Amino acid sequence: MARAQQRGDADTPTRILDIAERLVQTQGFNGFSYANVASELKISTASLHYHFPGKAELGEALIRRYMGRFGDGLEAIDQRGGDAPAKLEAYASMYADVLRDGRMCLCGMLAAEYDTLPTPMRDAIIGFFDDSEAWLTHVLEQGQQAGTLGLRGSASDIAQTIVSSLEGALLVARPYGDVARFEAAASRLLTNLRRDDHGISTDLER
Amino acid sequence: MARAQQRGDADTPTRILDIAERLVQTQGFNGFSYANVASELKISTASLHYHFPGKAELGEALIRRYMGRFGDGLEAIDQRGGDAPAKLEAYASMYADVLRDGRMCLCGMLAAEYDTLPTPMRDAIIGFFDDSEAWLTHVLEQGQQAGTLGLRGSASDIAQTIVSSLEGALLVARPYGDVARFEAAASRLLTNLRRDDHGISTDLER
DNA sequence: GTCTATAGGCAGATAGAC
DNA sequence: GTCTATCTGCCTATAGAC
Repeated sequence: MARAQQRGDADTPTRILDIAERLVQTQGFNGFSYANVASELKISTASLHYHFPGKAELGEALIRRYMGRFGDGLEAIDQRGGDAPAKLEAYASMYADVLRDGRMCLCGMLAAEYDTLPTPMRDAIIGFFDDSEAWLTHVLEQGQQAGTLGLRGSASDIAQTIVSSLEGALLVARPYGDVARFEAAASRLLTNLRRDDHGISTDLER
Repeated sequence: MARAQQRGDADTPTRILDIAERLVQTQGFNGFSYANVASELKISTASLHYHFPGKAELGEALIRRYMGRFGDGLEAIDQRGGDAPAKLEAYASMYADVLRDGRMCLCGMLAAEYDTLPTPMRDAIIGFFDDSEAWLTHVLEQGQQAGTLGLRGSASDIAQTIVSSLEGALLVARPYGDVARFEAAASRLLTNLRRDDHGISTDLER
């Protein structure tokens, strides 16, 4: 999820997106400016406007790219194979990677600022959560059929819970600067979904 | 948690805090301005500076008051009596009340903007989460002793999970404008903590 | 594609009258 | 306590040269 990123050898739009993405994930959409991006890229703000006419368009492009990469990550998990618990763990570790970089999930950050954002950005944020939940729902259903997961409630309800729990774990762990805090919450979440998760796994965890 | 608030008959500092609080909870600390508060209160920004010398001090006062009210809420839950599951449910419903008002938890919102905030505000935010977790830890230990809760893992670890899960449920449910979404996540969380929560309660939920 | 220059607005904040 | 007036700085954005 961080390929040719921040290497300085990419084209200008990509480099703008890289810098802006990091700034939004750490400072929020209302907490960064074109000037911040411009000074880091050693370019003028006018040039920024050439590539992205306004902050709103830049924001849309950020979400679009983020969703694309996130979707690629989910696809990679699917192609890697493995059972549902393994897929869920891989999903959670995508979030952990973000936190390890000192960042919030882009769409989690934007969700906080939702009320202040232009409509196209709002719609894209909702789309991100919907997509995540759709993928999770599918994985959960697979796990239930295979007997590797013991679900209480509908798969889509649990998918919602997973997304919001991981977003919240990121949100709270970040001020503490504590990745372990996130990982504890994530592992507890997954443990609760495993079939026969009471008794044995309890003793392992305390 | 919303007593004489927004009634217009309070003193000026209180009215300033009321308006600023709502703005921060809906638009973020970087998404509101003294001018916003001033125009709503029909007062000049200069007068605002008389009561709160700067935005940083206003922010600190907001967190201090919010923590005080939150602490009062927790105390009220304790005095009301009831077993641990009931207390946890009451705790979650404090969050639901916030969302019903179209708001994010003040400290959850500020947690997103953490990197951009002055040190005193940062410390206060951490304090809020620490206090919440301390209270929850106590309730969880009570529940375990009484046998009303069946905990997997340490009480303080689970307290962390509860706080972050509820914050995340608020964060994600708010863009959807969907309180039911929050309540589903909250009830699932509590169900997982109940003793013998598998089997019977499962059937009730689906 | 990038620049300089600049517009026009809004931010947080202060001085000083009342 | 509240006001008007004002400051300085930063913001997003545009015009037009190169």
